[in-house]
Amino acid sequence: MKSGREVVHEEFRRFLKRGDHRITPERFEVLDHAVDYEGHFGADELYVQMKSSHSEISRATVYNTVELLAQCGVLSKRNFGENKTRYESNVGKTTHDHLICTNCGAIKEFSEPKLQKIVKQISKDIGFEASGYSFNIFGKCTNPSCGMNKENE
Amino acid sequence: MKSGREVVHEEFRRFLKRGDHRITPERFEVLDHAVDYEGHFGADELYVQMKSSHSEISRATVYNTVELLAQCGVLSKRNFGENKTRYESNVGKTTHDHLICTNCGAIKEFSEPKLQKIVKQISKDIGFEASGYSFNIFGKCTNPSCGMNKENE
DNA sequence: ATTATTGCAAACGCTTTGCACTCCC
DNA sequence: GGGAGTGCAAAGCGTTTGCAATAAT
Repeated sequence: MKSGREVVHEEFRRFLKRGDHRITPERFEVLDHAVDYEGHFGADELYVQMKSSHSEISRATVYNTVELLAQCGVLSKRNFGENKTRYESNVGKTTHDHLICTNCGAIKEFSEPKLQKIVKQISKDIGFEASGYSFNIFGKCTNPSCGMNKENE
Repeated sequence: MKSGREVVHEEFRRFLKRGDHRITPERFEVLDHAVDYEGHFGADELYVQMKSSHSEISRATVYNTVELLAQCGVLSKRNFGENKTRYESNVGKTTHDHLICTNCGAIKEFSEPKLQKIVKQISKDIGFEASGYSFNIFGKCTNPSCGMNKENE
């Protein structure tokens, strides 16, 4: 039986061949660090994390590769309104969207199957081939420790 | 009877007083240019446009003011996944979201009242005071001229 | 008078680019 | 061998910041 790691490698390899991209060790090294990363990360954060684990991959390659991984479907590309691109591993996860606390920065996930249907319906109505969507809810979380820091300032 | 312009000025003035912000001519100059701007704009684009119409307002003030206008509700703050903040006048418009063509950059609008209900329901379920949401559909528009440029490259 | 606001320029953070070198195909 | 991919450093872009001058309260 194949490990999850092997399955993802295979998936990425097939994606690369399909698109006439070359199979390089650098790309798989980025893949491994990306799927191991806990939570959401920016390309630069991943680069820094890799560097600190003594990886030699360059910043440019990390940026290029996470983009390929997003196209491939291994990663999701997100934007939480902070003017930076964030990624998140899809391995072992189901479709979900996010609630973002504008007070403490906490991010919670939720699933809402209706959204897919809405996307389909609207695309059909308007004349649009949808390839994806992004849905974020902004607000204040009810976590008792939310905003603590601010109140003490 | 009051003109639309006067109404918005009044609205902004009330907002400023309520929040203990000062009433300055610069803020109203930015307001005027912002609501006159056709379509979506970045703070910097607005600054450049103002500069070219011989306005003397500084970049910093434009950035500060569009943020206040968004808080006030005169503008909507958007993010179409390009790592830059975009604004859009709400004057004379109803709630809507966007379809973004990843091929030619076209942006179409749609209204879907179900989204508000979904936001409420999810916030209630998860324990979250929602203040807003962002919903974008990405894909390819069926405009016959879409992607023309690319195909000729 | 007090202090928020302004203008300017410099710095910032994330991302992209140009170019020479490398190594996958 | 040809050309995509890599590494590096520099540049790019939107945005924020520090500070002295200005003006609203």
